[in-house]
Amino acid sequence: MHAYRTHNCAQLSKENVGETVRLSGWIHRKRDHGGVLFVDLRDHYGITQVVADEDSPALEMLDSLKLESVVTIDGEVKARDEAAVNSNLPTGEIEVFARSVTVQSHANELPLIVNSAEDYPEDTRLKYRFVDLRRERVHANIMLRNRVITSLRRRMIDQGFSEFQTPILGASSPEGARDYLVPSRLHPGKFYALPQAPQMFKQLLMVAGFDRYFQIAPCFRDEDLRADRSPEFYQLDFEMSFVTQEDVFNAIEPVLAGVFEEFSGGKSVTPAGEFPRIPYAEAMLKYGSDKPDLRNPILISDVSVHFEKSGFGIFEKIVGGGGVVRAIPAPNTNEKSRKFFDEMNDWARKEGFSGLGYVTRKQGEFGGPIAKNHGPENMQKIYDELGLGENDGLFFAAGKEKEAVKLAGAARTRVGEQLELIEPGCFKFCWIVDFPMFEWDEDLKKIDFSHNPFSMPQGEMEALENTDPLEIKAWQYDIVCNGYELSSGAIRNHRPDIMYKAFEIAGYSQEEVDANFSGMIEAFKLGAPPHGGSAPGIDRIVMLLADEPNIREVIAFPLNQRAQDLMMGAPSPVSQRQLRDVHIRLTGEALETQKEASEAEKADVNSNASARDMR
RNA sequence: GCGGGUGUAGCUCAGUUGGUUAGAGUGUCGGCCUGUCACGCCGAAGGUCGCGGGUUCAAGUCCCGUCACUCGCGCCA
Repeated sequence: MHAYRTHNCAQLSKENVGETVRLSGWIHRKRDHGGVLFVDLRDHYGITQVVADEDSPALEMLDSLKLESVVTIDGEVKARDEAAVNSNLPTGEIEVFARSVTVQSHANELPLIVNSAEDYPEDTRLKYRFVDLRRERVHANIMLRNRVITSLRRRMIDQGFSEFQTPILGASSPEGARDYLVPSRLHPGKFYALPQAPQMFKQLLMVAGFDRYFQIAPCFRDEDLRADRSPEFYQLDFEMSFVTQEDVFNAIEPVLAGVFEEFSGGKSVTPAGEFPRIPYAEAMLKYGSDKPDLRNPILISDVSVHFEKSGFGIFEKIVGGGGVVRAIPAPNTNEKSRKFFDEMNDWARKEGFSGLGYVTRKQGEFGGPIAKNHGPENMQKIYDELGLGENDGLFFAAGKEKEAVKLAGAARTRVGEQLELIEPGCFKFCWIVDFPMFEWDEDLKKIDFSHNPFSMPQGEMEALENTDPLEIKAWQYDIVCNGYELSSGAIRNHRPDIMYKAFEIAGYSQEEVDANFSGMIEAFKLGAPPHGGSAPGIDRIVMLLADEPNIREVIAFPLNQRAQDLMMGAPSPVSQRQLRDVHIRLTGEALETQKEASEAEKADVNSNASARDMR
């Protein structure tokens, strides 16, 4: 017989009745009825009920063991009485009568309870993550993650992509997010950077002629965190040669739609080939965001023109000063009290906006100060234009375009949530396309790249030379699902001449480009194929599929919100010697931290020494 | 860096207008119970009300400061 088990804890059924078996696992739960003891034995696969009574030599030992102790049980499979069958359990038709028990590991009192769905403080959960991970929900999330990654990998390989690894120790780059830095021992004063994404390398793989690359790539960004943002995360990084934007879409839509259909648990998914494409400008207008949640049916409209001349002076002034007025419908709000509308305004102020105006409408009757001043006939014109009915309210976001867009987008989300208009049970994908290549930087009073400087401008050199830079679009695209940005990608600029020109428009000389991006520019001078790709975020995909609001729920060992590993104690002070090796001397606050740590260490060594002396 | 929320037993939370010995559930420990499956019943232990200061005859409760956690903004693809 195997040392630990003949079956796992999900395997036994009526067919096994009468067999002598050996099971190993954790003591999940105990029910002590005096003369008879039930033990739920749990492993990765499931739960089997073990029973011991006064005829069992195992009773006393099982009785004394704490929950989460690890045991091996030898026993006999017995059928349960009809009345004792547990239909909630796959193994519920049988139980194992314990003949003997071997304790593999005693558990002390637990910092959190495995057999309960109760919420625990995150620091407790993360400090004892190995216990937390035993709990059903987190265990299932991590297994889902595994299956999603396996599926993604298979789907990519099936499409002819090859998986390669790229360096983790790389060069720091000036733009983008802050890098995690690694000091060099061999090169005093120099640093490696952990990759924010394998961007350069995947492009170089295309230059190297590999045609279709992908990787489940670890990425690192030293920025502040959010519920959907971790400092280290994984992307399905891919790149393709000799492709147009359309080819990239056709390659990745079936992968994402496929994996979502496979794991959505019955929720509907936008079919591959049918992801709507929404130009950036349209997204900002209609949804007030470049990552719109299409489950929300509300559409924003620009109504500035209606307020050029209006009895409502504030809006007239805003529009006259070059600002805009955006309207956010609140359908069927005739029954809503004034409190509902006022609270929306309060919320907007709390979010730092100047306020959210509104018009109420009840059985055709307009209400509220804006309607009163603007006049019912003029309001009717707006309602006709927007196709609104006699019981639809309307919110207004007014101000400078950038502010108004942001407020309108946030209000659209909030109205959708408050009125419960968000369509449940679906994953709605879309592409955001036609990102502007450049934008006006108000602080620096100059034109700058609006997103990625290495994207190919639409119209290429011709456009750069003959079009207003602020009108030029890039071959750049994001995939958005239910309001989450899942990936961003682009057709890359592989032409040095176009690259120099684009940088020139943003105010950088050829010398500056050469100095900062020499590796890539050089490569493009030695025969580069047109290429493009994208990089869907795997953690966010799993988060959506697991219906978890927080990315840390789908990462086995996540850092906390302050980028600390509470279990292993990272980041941690290091010894003087290690610092000398990498040519680093600490100052100020950092020096204090280091001193405290080394004193604590000394005290520890001393106490160990005195403990030895005691013996 | 900024704003919101939270902080009371190991854990989840209640605690009225400032008023006597700060409660419940759960977990832990002890006892009872031979068919439970979130077993049940009885009992016990367990508290610097985040921390510091203030107002008051009296502070978990009011005020000021501070720290921690968390969500968001800034930042970040």
